[in-house]
Amino acid sequence: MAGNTASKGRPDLAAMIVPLGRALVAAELPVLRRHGLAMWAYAVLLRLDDPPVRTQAALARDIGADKTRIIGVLDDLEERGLIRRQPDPADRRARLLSLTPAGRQLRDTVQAAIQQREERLLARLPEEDRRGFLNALQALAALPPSEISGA
Amino acid sequence: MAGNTASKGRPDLAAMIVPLGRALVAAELPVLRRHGLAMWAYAVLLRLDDPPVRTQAALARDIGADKTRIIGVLDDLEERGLIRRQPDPADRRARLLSLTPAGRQLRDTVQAAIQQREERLLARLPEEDRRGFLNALQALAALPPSEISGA
DNA sequence: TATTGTTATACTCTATAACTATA
DNA sequence: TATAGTTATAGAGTATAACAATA
Repeated sequence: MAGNTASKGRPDLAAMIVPLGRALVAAELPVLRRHGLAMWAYAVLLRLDDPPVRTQAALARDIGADKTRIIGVLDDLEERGLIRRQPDPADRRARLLSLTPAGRQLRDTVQAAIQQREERLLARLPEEDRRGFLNALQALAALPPSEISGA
Repeated sequence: MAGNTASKGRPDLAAMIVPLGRALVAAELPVLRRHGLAMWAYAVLLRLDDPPVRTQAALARDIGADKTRIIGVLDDLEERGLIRRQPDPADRRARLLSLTPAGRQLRDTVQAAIQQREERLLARLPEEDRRGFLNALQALAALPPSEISGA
């Protein structure tokens, strides 16, 4: 019940969404730690899907991080055999990033556990609200951030 | 389009909500700066509604901040005549916090500008998704964070 | 002894700048 | 000259610890 107007109107979207995001992240952390993953490491595993990412900078941008910040994360994931960093034959400056089978398996395991918790939360919502919520969320998440920030 | 599974399933809620929250905050910042407000200052103005808050610590907890962190924020808001900090006669340790008329007016002005931008974003959604989205969001935002984190 | 508000300190996270190797 | 990746440094944000006043 934070950030509400006196009695009319609705709370700001951000005032509802940001705390909700914080709580969801807090819910994920124990699951991630159980699998030895930090939040950024999990974000990397999520992003590194079948089509290999072309550069580390692009990966960083996609997950909302800084290119300098994910280097340690990538080092760790590579050492643990969860991702591959192959030099791009076409441009030897770049590193092609991809999941190893072990990385994909870990990602699927962790994601299943996380989404299972999320489903318990969603189950509290009326069916039609839940459907609209997920539809809207996926639509908004698909927008480039600049469109939301109102470039 | 971040954090999606290969083809089946949906992205994690957190993977959609957190970036969305970041983008919404980024959209607010120019509006806030135009009115000389930092993000935490705005959060304080939002929380300080008609029933005065009993302690600074409670206020901090409500807006997801640390009690030590909002002190400077409160100092600034008080100096600018936007809030009052009155010693509680019943417990002279505590300070009763409330909005001044100027504070309420600024809050309303800023909130109107922010929600106007948000409405433009929501207008992109189909009517039924938008309704479900807002219903679900308000329901989830009303839950105590511990219920979401799955205490 | 516990709590409110405060200050000072330490720590984490994040961004900036500078370097290398390729192009 | 520009870019990918890397490293080192500096800055912002945040939490922790310690204090005085009151209960």
